[in-house]
Amino acid sequence: MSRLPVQIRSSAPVRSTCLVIKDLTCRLGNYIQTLLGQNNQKVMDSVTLSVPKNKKFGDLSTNAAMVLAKPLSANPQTIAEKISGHIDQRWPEVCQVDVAKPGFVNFRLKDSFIRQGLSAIIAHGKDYGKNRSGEGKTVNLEYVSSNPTGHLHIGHGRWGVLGDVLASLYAANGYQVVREYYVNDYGSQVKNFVACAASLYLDHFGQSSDYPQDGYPRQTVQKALEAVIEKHGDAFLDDGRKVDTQGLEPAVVGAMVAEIKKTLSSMGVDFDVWFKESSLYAQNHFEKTVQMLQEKGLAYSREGALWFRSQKFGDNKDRVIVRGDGQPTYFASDIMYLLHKASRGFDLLVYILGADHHGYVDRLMATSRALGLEKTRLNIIIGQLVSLIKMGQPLKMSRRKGEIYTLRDLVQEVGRDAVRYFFADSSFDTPMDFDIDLAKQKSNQNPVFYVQYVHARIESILAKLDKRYTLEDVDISAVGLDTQTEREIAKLLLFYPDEVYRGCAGNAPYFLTQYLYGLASQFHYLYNHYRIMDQHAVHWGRLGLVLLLKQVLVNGLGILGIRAPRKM
RNA sequence: GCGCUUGUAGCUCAGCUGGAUAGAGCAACGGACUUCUAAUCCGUAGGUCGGGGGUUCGAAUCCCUCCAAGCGCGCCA
Repeated sequence: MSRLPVQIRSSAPVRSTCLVIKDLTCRLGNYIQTLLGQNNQKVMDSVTLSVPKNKKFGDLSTNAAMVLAKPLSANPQTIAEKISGHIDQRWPEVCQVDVAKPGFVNFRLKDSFIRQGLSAIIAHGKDYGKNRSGEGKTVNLEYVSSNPTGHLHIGHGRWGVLGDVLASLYAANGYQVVREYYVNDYGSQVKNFVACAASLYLDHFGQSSDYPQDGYPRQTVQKALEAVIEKHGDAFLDDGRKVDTQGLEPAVVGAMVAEIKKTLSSMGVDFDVWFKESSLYAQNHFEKTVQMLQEKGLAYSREGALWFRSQKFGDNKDRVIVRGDGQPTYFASDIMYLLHKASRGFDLLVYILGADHHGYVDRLMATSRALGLEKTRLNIIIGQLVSLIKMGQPLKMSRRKGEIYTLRDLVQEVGRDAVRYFFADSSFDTPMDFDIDLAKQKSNQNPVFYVQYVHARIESILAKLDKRYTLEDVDISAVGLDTQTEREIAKLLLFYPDEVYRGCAGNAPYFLTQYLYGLASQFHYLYNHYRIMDQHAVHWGRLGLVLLLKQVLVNGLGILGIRAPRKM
């Protein structure tokens, strides 16, 4: 199989920041292993070390004693005492270890340890938060992949943002990342679209023609055609009467793809690879693949068609790959595409599919199994759909008439930052309502502005000082942790790298928006209750903390692809 | 009919590899601008976690069942 010239985005050598929570969890795990004596993965997986919801339970907390109660057949309280003693003696970064009611072990981090952790922000700057957990691994993320026969709808925007942010998260975790868009430029839908375009093309040059009965909305086709005519004129008109569809097809499809690319780019969603389905059919790939499948006993003939044995590998039925008329089905392309991706050597293949395609999961997984790919290599994410709310009412759209509120309309109306924030702020499997009026509001109702406003406020303070202070001016030993607010902020900054890790591991970009919202909330509180500077003096400890916060905010917004404005 | 996803405050959603009093934001109500941007902050109120069973020290979380919503079940892509 031929290889496409795939550029893997080269990133600067990853500077690794230590993950506090992950590191401590790992250490706790080692100790528990010695208590257990034998390997018990189920127990180990249930042990958590996390930030307790209630502040009075300290900085971090573990449920280990309660999980161990059964396998050790001992009182959780007793085990908790034992764990507590161990942590107290052996963990230098910790102080005030307590045991609480059922068997929680709670403890506090030493201020000196927090300060030491914060110094990593100064050392790593814009790389603070990155880690090496994915070093040496490559990941391919494919998302959006909308057919070039229509405009992008709101749902595509959601997949676009989720895919893009997830890709950035993978990159921040040390993976080499390829962002890929699969262009369905092959098959009957495309032919149909081109037939529509050909009809309008004739119209344009004064020939009468019949528009296909079940054709695409004229408006959509017209738009793509205009771009073609502007560029090529009547070049696809033979003898002034007949359309050269061979030539028109790539031009029209190209125009549609260009339009799609432009829309996505306007919301900061850019791809490394635009993979054409048609390229899978070059150089007899299709015939060779079919032959290979038959040789391996994965395909058989029945009723004039060629079937893939997907049921044997977990699908609920076998699927046709070659139709009775000899034409390959869309699924045939899927198989070849999966093979192609695998042959490019990616360690991880992430597919983001819309909920309207979830029927594909089983056959895709079945294909992966049939072709012998490792189970963990394929990660299929199903994203639920988006409905629009305007003036408190759902926006009804008729796609047939072409009167739909497209993604382009949304980006234009709401703006790139708000669109990205809103889409990133929900988990994949929750059907989402997008409230257009809310996203447009420049007020306290809008979380995007709330977070961005932090940056503007900090910039405003910095502008008032005698010189442009940067991270290099921060004296870590002076950074204030005296008030509870300052200490909370410091801890949040310390845990940021853990958040980047978790967001990636859980395929959950919304961890980041939530984290940043929490950070913003702490900052606004600080800002309203404590002075960072006044006419007489600067509170250097606080200014230092604020400079550190600014860096983390910028890094987090960077992963989300949202701007950090200096003025608002 | 079968499958996937969802049902948590008036609204939008976290929490769902079982853990401490179920959390945020918006909306509502009451406060804070001579002071680094009030696009902010503080306070109050708001819940039979869709219903019902079960599993156990403990269930929003796991299992069963019922109800409701969205999507999907082509030799279309």
